[in-house]
Amino acid sequence: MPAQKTDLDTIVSRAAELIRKQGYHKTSMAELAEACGLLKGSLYHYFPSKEALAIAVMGRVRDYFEHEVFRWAYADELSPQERLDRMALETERYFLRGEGGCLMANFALGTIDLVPEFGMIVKRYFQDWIDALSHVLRSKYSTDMARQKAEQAVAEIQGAILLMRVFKDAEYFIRANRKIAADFRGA
Amino acid sequence: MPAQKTDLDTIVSRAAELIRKQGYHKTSMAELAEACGLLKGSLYHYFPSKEALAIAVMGRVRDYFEHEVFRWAYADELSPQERLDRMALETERYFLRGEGGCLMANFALGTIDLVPEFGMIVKRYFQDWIDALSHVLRSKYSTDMARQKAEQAVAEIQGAILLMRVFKDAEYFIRANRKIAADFRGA
Amino acid sequence: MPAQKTDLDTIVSRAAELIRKQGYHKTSMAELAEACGLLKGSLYHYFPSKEALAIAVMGRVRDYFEHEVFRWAYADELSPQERLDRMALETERYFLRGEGGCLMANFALGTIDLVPEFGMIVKRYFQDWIDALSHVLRSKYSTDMARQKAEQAVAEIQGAILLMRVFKDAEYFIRANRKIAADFRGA
Amino acid sequence: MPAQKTDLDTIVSRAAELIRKQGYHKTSMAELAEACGLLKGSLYHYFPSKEALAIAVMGRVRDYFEHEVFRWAYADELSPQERLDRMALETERYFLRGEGGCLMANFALGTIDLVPEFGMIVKRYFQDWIDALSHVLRSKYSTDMARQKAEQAVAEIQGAILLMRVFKDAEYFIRANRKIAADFRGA
DNA sequence: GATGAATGAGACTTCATTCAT
DNA sequence: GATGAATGAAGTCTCATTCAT
Repeated sequence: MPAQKTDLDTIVSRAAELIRKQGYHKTSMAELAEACGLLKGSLYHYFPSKEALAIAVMGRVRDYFEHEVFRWAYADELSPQERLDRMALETERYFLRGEGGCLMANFALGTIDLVPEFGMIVKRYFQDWIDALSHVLRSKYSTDMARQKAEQAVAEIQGAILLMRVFKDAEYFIRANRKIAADFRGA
Repeated sequence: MPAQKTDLDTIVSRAAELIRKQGYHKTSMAELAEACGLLKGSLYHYFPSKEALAIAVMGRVRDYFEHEVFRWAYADELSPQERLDRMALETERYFLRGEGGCLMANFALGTIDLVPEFGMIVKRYFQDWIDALSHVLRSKYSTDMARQKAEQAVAEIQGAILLMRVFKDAEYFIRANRKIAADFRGA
Repeated sequence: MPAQKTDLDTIVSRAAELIRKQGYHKTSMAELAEACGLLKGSLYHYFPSKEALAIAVMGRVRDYFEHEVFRWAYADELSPQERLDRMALETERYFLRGEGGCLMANFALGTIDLVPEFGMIVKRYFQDWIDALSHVLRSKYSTDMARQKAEQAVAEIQGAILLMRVFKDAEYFIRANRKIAADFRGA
Repeated sequence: MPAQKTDLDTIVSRAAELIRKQGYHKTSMAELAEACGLLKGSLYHYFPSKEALAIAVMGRVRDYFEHEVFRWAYADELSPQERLDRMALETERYFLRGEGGCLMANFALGTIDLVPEFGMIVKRYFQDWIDALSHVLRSKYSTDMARQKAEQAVAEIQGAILLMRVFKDAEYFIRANRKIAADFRGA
């Protein structure tokens, strides 16, 4: 990605990595700090609480998807097919990087009923994803059908990310991720 | 504080409920004990550790699916279509009960790299699910195609369970869950 | 005092001592625990928080004054003069025990705007004190005058406790404490 | 007050306000800095430690009372009655300003056994107060009686400041504060 | 002189676990 | 078998203080 590695940016980035791998509750501020080369209490110069750090982390992931993945759905200069291909490519680039599954899914399962703001962010992330796919699919399907196919696609990708972690085999994800674009081409 | 049946089965059942809702790391032994009408230390008469209790909980879920869901895939007296229908029905019965998503998925995301045995159990659970669907689908598709469709189905159901939690709308799950049987009927 | 030395009772008692000497904010749970022969976290078996412990401590002081000091104001079998004498005696017995000034005054200065419940308890303590003195003084003075003299007496005693600490000389307190009874006798 | 707004003077002034309200232990250097429009570390350009700042704060209060309150006790151009009246007036002016009680009493209760120098300053403050009143009262009473009345007056005023905070009613203080001068006039 | 990052000790609190009763 | 007291490690967070810039 672009982005100058501000200190704060590095922290968020490292934190994202760790939380993605271990989950929010299993990752301690001490671990987070250590991953940034800081001591336990030093993180609090950047974020007033673990929650605040988590929100920054989620915001970062959201921004990434917005700017690097979802936006291709609205790229007027590309054909619908190219848009789907590009989205799949960028999605792949993200989820095959490092270990750990989908950070947003992690938050969804572990914290959604705990911290309302977390729930909001997670919801928006998935909504944006569905909206993006839906937007492209509307070039070929009815609004309802497009939305339904988009939802199915997101669900299948997320489930496949889970299976990828469980079986430690990226194929599950790769196949699911490419399916929408392939179906679109084929249909 | 219903301090009645504190048999081992009740404990495991109550623990399963709680962990499904809150996740392994967020659920304390004290909470678990309280949910069973016991006091903090008393759980240790049944299980030597939190891990052991978790393993029992996972085993219980596994048994449930084995006996109530997956086994229909091998019910010789039913047609393939009936088998898929029955599996979908039972799957629905389980996941629409109470709140919380899929306990196994929770463990997958939160503990898989932490406690090897947890990983094994989760893996077997999903493998059995895929195997069961796969077994039925082989009546119509090639071995490879059957397996692939089974994997897709499990992925989509799991992803839909996630969306169900995120959007607090059971429709995502219901639609995904019924899809394999519907496709089978239609194809 | 009487009271069986329940463990819990001992804890509250030791905590009261320490907080009276050091103040709420300067006294840590570790110190408190150590004074009880416990470890840091063990206090939490008895009280869910430092605040809860503090409330118990304040409640204990309040009970003590209610039963050992203030109640003499309402002892029908005694003459007004005897009541005042008795109150002064018991007040002395309390404040000359150990070091540290008035626990309630400590809370008043350090926490009153911080924890609403603390403020309530402190307020009631001083109100009860004023009411008790007031009740006796009404045998000789008008209601208004009695109340005013009672307020003055409590103020002077509290101020004298302060001076006792500052100058490390109990005379300040002793003289102030005996004054109401002496004035009553003399007037 | 006059006081040129030296930066350092402002700092001490703001710090005094805050510590008076919250107490020494509850007030952090960060809060203190913020109240001065500075950042955390910048306070250390003015004072090498929190203790040093506290000593400056106490010194300032002491100076204030010396020059604005106590000195009237030694104002040869005034009658004893006028001196007492003036002292009461100035005392009132100070304690009715802002919230919070008597900063010196706060230190007395929270830090007296912690930082010896704090204890010394507090002791001198109250000694000076008693001396000042005592000096005026000697015009009418014996040395011993004057001192005793002075001590009583200071105690009652301090106690009344406490009640003022507890009951959030300035009347307690106002009445106590005016009493010496009134008694002097009446006697 | 001012800043803000960094520190390390220590605050309150939680928790899995043990054990005497 | 059940209890509840006790533990000790670990977790989140605060704070006085230092220091390079």
